[in-house]
Amino acid sequence: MENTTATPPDDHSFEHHAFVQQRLSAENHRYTTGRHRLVDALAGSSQPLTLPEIIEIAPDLAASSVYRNLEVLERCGVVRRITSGGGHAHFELAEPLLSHHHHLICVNCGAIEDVHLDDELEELLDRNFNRLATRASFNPLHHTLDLHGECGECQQPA
Amino acid sequence: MENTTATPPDDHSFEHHAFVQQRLSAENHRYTTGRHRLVDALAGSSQPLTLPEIIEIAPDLAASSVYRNLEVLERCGVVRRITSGGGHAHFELAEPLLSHHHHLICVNCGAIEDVHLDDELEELLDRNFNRLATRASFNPLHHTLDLHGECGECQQPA
DNA sequence: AAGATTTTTGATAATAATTCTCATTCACGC
DNA sequence: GCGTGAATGAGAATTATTATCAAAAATCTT
Repeated sequence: MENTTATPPDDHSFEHHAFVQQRLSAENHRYTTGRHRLVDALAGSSQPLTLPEIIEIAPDLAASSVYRNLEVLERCGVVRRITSGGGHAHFELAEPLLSHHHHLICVNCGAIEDVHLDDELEELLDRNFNRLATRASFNPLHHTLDLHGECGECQQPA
Repeated sequence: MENTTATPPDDHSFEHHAFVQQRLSAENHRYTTGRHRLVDALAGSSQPLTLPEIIEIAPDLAASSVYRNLEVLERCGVVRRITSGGGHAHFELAEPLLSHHHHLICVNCGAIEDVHLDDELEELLDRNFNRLATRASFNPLHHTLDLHGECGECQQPA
């Protein structure tokens, strides 16, 4: 829980914050301390986080404010919401801040792990999606490509 | 809303019902009238349905029973739940009953449309997923590949 | 086919995640 | 440094879903 060798938690978060700042002010919103802390919490985790997890990381944030800010940040294209059913939704930084990736979602414990696909495959997918969308006069914003199954932990011999 | 030319609602639902019957009894569950009606409602729609939509189609089904049965049918591999965030979850028949497909999900009105991808592309995807999953000692059960964006309806000039 | 047994039903209560409310506080332009 | 509108936070309100449990319906037994 402690870290004597002062690893800065904001490694390359300057870029993040500049970007978020810009996105927020573009819609006349303020980049307040609370929002800053929220972005830090999300940036500091390698997995998408639930609200309780965010609060655990930053215990002085108010739940209601976090929810409100997640919504604001989502609308500004800074945060992405992952709703895999069941309990809490998960939240992660959106695409320009986090590289494009997909998820392994455990149907049992709900844990989410990030995975990447081949760039070629992604391009192929995109081309197909665009074709489909055009045909259906649908304006695609993003896609979810998640694998549902049992994580290593939950596969113990029953 | 009316249909004078008596289109049978149970076109090829015999196969459906045989399959559901089998899946249910395999887990010592009964294929009751209510469950039958629920499967009919799902089979009769070209889109995944929410609970209110199901009740509207089959108004004499009790909400609590429908929820319970959707859960049972989901666990038996007959029904699939789609949680795209926001309001109600959507439900559709699961893979062996409905051919493998994906969704166009409108981020504005929540409408869901079914789309299909190339078989080749699907195979390519599966191969990549299996590789990923194995590497992460993850046991894949199914995947979701949904496109989020604006449907035709919601693209009207603002 | 009647009775015994077990599952299912359905009305309602309970839960749980998220959103709303609104007085107080803060951020940012002047 | 001040004023103004946006943001905060504690709690209430909302909403989708799940749990409860006596009554009804399926299935099994003889």
